[in-house]
Amino acid sequence: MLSKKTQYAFHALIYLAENVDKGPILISEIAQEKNISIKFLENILLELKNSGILGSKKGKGGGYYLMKPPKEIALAKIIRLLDGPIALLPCVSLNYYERCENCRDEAVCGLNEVMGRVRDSALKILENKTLKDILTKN
Amino acid sequence: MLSKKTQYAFHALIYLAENVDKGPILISEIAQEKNISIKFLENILLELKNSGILGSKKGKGGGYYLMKPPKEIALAKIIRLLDGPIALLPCVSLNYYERCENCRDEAVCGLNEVMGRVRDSALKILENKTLKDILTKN
DNA sequence: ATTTAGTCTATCTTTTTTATAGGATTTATG
DNA sequence: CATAAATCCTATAAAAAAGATAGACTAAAT
Repeated sequence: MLSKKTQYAFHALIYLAENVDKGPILISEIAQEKNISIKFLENILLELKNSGILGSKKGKGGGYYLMKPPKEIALAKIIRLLDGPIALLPCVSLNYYERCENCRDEAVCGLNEVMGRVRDSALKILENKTLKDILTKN
Repeated sequence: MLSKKTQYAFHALIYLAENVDKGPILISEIAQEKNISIKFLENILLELKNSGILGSKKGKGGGYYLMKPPKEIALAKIIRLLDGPIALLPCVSLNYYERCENCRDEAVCGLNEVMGRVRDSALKILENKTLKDILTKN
């Protein structure tokens, strides 16, 4: 399961995407609309900003906004950023690979092979679907 | 990612499946062969036994054994048993569903829809692949 | 009776997750 | 330039989960 952090991030990003035309959006507004703890959300948005997904403006009239159009932000990127590996096992992770401690040879491990396929099928969706694809409004 | 518990369970089950013909297998043997803490493994095998996946025999000549042929034990079952939901979000889980706290209507939520597809693609593999499919020996 | 091996439950430690606090910094504007 | 508004940043706390260990109990074989 995705962590609350990542779930909140998705909902916040959706809100930002649905309001791209309104300039910077307040953390407090997102928190209220999406029912998220404001202080927790603050940290999440900051992290997204430091990763280049979001931009921000301080002071009056400030807030957060998307740095790229929604259609260019893949869901996989958000998950990896906040949650880490998408794969079910370290030994099949593309971005967070770790050697298997329990089997002799990954190359001939059936578990490794099947979990690799699960990863591929998930990535096929998560790498191609973007923020744009999960919006309610168009 | 799957927990260590579930990862260990898979490796133990593989070992049991590869030695079905040898009668009950000792916890200590599995622990040694698969490089798993024996006491931790003890708890895991007990849980698998209490769920009907494994059987056991006490005393000399005792140990654990599979209750069903490897081809009848789906990978999804093991994961759900020890790790819980396979879905990435509570609101798309078939077995551990929880209502989404952050969106107005799941029926029109794009995130819900995409994550439902990710779940389906994972289940298509995990429900159909069995212990038999992940063995090294045939 | 003794040894062997699983059963059961409790506890402990560590890590991760979730959340909160509060001062620092930047910006708009009157 | 003072003030208010908003994000920035770091620390910490609280709770939950994960990972691991301990030890007494029960059942079976010989």
